[in-house]
Amino acid sequence: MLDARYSIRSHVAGELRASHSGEEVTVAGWVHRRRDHGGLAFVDLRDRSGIVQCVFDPDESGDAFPMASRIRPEWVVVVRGRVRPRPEGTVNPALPMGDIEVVVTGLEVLNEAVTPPFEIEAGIETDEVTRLRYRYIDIRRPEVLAALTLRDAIAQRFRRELEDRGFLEVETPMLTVSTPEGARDFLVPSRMNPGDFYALPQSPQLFKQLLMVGGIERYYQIARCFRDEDLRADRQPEFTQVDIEMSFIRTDDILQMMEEVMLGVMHAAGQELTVPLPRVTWAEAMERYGSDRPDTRFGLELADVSENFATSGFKVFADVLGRGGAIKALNAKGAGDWSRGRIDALNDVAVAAGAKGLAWVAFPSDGEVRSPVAKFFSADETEGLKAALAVEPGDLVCMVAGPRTMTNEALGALRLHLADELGIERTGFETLWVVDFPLFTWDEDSGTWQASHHPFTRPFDEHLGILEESPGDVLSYSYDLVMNGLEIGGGTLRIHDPKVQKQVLRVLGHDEERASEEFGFLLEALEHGAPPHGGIALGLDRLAMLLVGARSIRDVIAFPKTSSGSCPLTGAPAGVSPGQLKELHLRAE
RNA sequence: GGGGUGCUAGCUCAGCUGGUUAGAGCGCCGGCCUGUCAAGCCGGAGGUCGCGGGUUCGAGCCCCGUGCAUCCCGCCA
Repeated sequence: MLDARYSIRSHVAGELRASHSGEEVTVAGWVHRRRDHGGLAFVDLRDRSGIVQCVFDPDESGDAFPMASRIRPEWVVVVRGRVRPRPEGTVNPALPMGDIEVVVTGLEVLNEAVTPPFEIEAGIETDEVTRLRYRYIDIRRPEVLAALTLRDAIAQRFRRELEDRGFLEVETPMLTVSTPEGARDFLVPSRMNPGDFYALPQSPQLFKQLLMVGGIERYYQIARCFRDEDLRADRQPEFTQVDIEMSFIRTDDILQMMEEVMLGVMHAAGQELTVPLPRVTWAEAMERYGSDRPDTRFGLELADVSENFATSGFKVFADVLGRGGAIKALNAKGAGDWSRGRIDALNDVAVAAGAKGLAWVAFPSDGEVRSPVAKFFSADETEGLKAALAVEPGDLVCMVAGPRTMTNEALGALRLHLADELGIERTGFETLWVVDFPLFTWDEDSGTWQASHHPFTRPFDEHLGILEESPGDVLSYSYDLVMNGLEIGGGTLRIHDPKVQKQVLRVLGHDEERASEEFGFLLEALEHGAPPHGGIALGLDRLAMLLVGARSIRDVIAFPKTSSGSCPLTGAPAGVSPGQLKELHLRAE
């Protein structure tokens, strides 16, 4: 909370109340608005704490009175005056300081200001480039101030909760080494080592593991991370993680610890959280919601109807089942009367998400079944489908057949689309853990196994035996914190046995030599007495975005970049002088 | 890399099937005004219609190209 200490003022605007009546005060801030009646003028003075009405009255304001007509919005002023209750009939109950005003006895202009490019007001929808170009003006607007304030409350609460639990905040390097996996790195050329580059960290992952080997045991950091990938509403090239790592833990330990921390953080943001949080395995999340970060604020769950069509004469379904695939369905309640065009749009969504196509059966409220595929179903199959999905008149059954994961993902995308189309309310906060992710994911393009999370994720102990024979079946000690369908955090237990670490790297296609070249320092560290450890990283920006109710992560970052990674305020990124390039041993293309 | 949407006054927007002087609200400037609080009333200034090319007697509007923004897909361990 802003207060008047250590400043030229006696009070801040937002603290003045009727109880200050009669006091001589000095306030300072920006001219918010001016209402000049000629013989009497009102000036709203704004500082970070709020707004107070100042009255220029010829009988009371003396030499300061003529100033009222000179000053302009956003000028910076100091006002001396006397607090008094507003005259009867002029109280404004809509404003926090609506029952008092400051009668001006002196005014000093500290700085004039040009007319701002847009108004300092809540609820205006100015083009984002303009807002970012003049971000220092934008920050004066109440929404931006509120977002930054809430973000601060969240960050402070994280610190407090973690400090209370014995965590040590340790800073890790921003100039580090490029590692092969993951996102594209931002590179920084080294002047002193021609041709060599630092990389900005994608996360402090390796360092926090080294800290565990170093015996820190409980580490956290509110850390800036950098990834040079294309941006989205919830992705910036630099973003902030609440990065956490602990030694001598099991999965339950960190999940419980995080639930307690999150309880406090949500509270600081004025929200409730019920713990323990639900835990859903990755497999279950995929089966029920078609997503590894399900939005559980609404139903529309997927059903497996493979059994129902086990002996189906419908060739498409039979082929899929024959190849070990699945037939999944969801019931879009209330879409049974939709036009053909509207249903075709659903098909497009499913296809865009990987499905070969969407098989649908509409059950209009007036009875007659509409469907391009139902004619291939037996009566039993149609009845079974209705039973499985609790179909009522007015419903639309959407089906996708294919390899299981792709089918789930396609229906998962359709599920989210339908939630919007059907106007399903999504309010409040639904938070859960998604746990037990597969250790590896098969990458069709490269024909290799990729780490689902990162290459240091610890496989289930009971799966160590099948690590190399059957990588696709290996699960990992992993957990994502999901809120309202957004992944706001994720973590894993780490491999602390160098032999296991090498095995995993081998599955990922890194032979001994390459592994030691790329992660040698970590493998070496693991040989020097590494405790079992694990951790989590939370996306502070995303969490703040959710809790602020913002649509974009940019709204909770003081100086964000546009979607092409540029900063309209500073002009970054920008060219540099030939001399700078030469010094860095670089040539621009 | 691909797709959608947008770009007209400082800001937010309107501008019909192409038609002669491109509009509104807010803001800004000036004047009047002693109880407003989005003050009010009167007057005024302010435009490379994102940029380049083309079609046309004529382009803010149609065509081609391009830039920027934004949302999404790919990408983001």
